[in-house]
Amino acid sequence: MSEPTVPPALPPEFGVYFALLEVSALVQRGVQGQLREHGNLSFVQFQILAICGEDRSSPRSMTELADRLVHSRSGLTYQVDQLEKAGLVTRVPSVHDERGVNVTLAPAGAAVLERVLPGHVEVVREVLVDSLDDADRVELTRLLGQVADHVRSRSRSRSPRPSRGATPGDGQA
Amino acid sequence: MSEPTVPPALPPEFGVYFALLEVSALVQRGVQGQLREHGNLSFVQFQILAICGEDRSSPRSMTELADRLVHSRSGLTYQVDQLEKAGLVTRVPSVHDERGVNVTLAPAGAAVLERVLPGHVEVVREVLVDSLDDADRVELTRLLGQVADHVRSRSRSRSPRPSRGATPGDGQA
DNA sequence: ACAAACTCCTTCGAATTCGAACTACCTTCG
DNA sequence: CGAAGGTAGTTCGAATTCGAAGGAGTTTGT
Repeated sequence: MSEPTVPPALPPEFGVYFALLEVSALVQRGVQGQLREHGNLSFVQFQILAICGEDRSSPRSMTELADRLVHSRSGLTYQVDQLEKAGLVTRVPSVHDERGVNVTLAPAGAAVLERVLPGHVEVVREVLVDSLDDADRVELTRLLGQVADHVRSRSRSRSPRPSRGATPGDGQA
Repeated sequence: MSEPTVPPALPPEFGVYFALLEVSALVQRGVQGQLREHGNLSFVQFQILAICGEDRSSPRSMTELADRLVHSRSGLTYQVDQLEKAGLVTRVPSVHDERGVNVTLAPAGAAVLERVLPGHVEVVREVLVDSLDDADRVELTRLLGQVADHVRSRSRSRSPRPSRGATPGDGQA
């Protein structure tokens, strides 16, 4: 008999892949607790506030937010709904484009952001920034930026995918 | 009047933070399409199969899987349910510990894994591996590993977090 | 030996996510 | 102009996620 299905092992240079996913998940998990505790915000909600807070004078469109967060548009609609209900952001119809909606930070949202940010910065520092010395941090930033550019430039022309919900394993051969 | 709520900007060294989250999300997104299309697997499902396939002779406990995927236990239960229903994995009660459950790759699961892996490797290569030359890839792996160690070692002693569901912004001051 | 404390996993309900379909608006191009 | 094709957001249903609570088995301390 032959070996019991030789493990289709991944090439050794794929260590980066797992390391990346793991670290990202760990950092997010570390940060979530603090955001929930001090601002009752989900991570996505926090990010929306943070982006809107970057420059209050230039509001962000839904699409812009979704792209920056790498989030679906419908998912973003949901979260902006939540934030708007809570009075933390405001939806303003775009002037130039009748279809567009701009999201701006409401005063209450700015207040929450101010309240949460110091602790957030603290946690990120503990978890991520303090893991590395200055040179390594700079290097990591550079490498990640390089990957991001590569991926972004590659993301044109993709075929549609089958929807979720069928039995796992049922893909084409 | 004072400036309109001075932006509580993040310290400059936090670029890593955003870069990390963004790259990770982009890579995952890139990979998901292929997994869905060729194996009808979610990313988590694929990871479960892949881990179980690493070494078929030593089965993985639910907890071990959850930890490696940085996933909640209940979430893992759900996904293993799906995979088991589809006949891709098998749950085997642990012999040593009556509470434990071991997950092993079923033949059908191994087949799916073999079918999906080549394409998966291809996508990861395009998206991530090919972004960097050999030296940079090695360096990135090293840096991520360093962060992972740091985070893992730090993740003892954390206070419980309030549950989700309250109005965003309602945290303590 | 027994109880307290802990660990493993599942169940449960609620929140979040996504893709597909849809409405409305904008932009081309004939 | 008017239709075709594209873009911005939302709605909708289904899938996935999580944390809290619970059932069992295990370990520890006395």
